[in-house]
Amino acid sequence: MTARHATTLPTRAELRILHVLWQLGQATVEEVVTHSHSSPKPNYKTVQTLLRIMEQKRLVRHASRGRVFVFEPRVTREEVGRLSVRTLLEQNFGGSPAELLVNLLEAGPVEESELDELETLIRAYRSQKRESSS
Amino acid sequence: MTARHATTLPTRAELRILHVLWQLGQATVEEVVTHSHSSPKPNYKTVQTLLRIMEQKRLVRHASRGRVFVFEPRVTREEVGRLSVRTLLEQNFGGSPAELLVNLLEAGPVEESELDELETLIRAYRSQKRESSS
DNA sequence: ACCTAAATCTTAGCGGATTAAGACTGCGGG
DNA sequence: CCCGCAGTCTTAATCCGCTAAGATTTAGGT
Repeated sequence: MTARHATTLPTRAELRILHVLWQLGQATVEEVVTHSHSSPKPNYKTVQTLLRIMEQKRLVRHASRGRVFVFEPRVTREEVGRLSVRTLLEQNFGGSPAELLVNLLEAGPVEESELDELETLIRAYRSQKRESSS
Repeated sequence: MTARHATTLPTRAELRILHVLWQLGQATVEEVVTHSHSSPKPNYKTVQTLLRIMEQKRLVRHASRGRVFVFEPRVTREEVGRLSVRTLLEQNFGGSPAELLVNLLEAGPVEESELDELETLIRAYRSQKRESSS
């Protein structure tokens, strides 16, 4: 499969828009504005401009529905997530996952149930890794 | 205890300088330049300017040694680490540590030994948490 | 006391992000 | 057929980060 990687890390404003698109699946400019979680709501024209730029960067694509454009993301939460984690990893923790995890744990109280989940994830990653290398 | 939190997230260029200061403990402008890991080495004047700005932001402080300034960090690796992780957590993963970990694991191949380390860290955090809540 | 190195203060250009408005274009529904 | 809405393209102002240099001051060591 090997999906093409996202090459550009979305900026903060772009990320806000992506969150809406990820949530809705697809949306018009109008819908992005109204479903925006931030206050105050971003300006229509501003969102439009950002979406145009994001389309150039291939972060989103659009299709026409009647005379309006419906935008949808071309990058997944996962792609952006991986890229931003990788960036943080290099810039702040010299590439050491353990360093990052330490700081994650200390960043805020982590629930017992979340700790379980973390361990589960690591074990799952382990076995997945073993089977793929067989 | 409650140490004062870092309020400002250092920029990339500032972070590069902080890494040098963290490594050396303290350093003059000259030393920051020569111990810089990046290539090409940053310009003396540029580093000086950045350090002045960083001092305004209270990221560093200086003392005089003879006629040169010796700079030292006012924020620890840990403070900056926690803050940047927290920021990433909120901006990209809706505050879910598990989401972040998934993306960390998928961001690049993680060694077996590192996985062990991650598990150890989680267990350590657990017991530390239990004893502090007793 | 003087020279020099390092500091200060000022300025400046480039690039990107963000925000927004104006001019205009063109399609679709009434 | 034409009005209006949503699009396009252009422009722009502001802010920040980054880089760097020039002018000037100051202080230390010989």
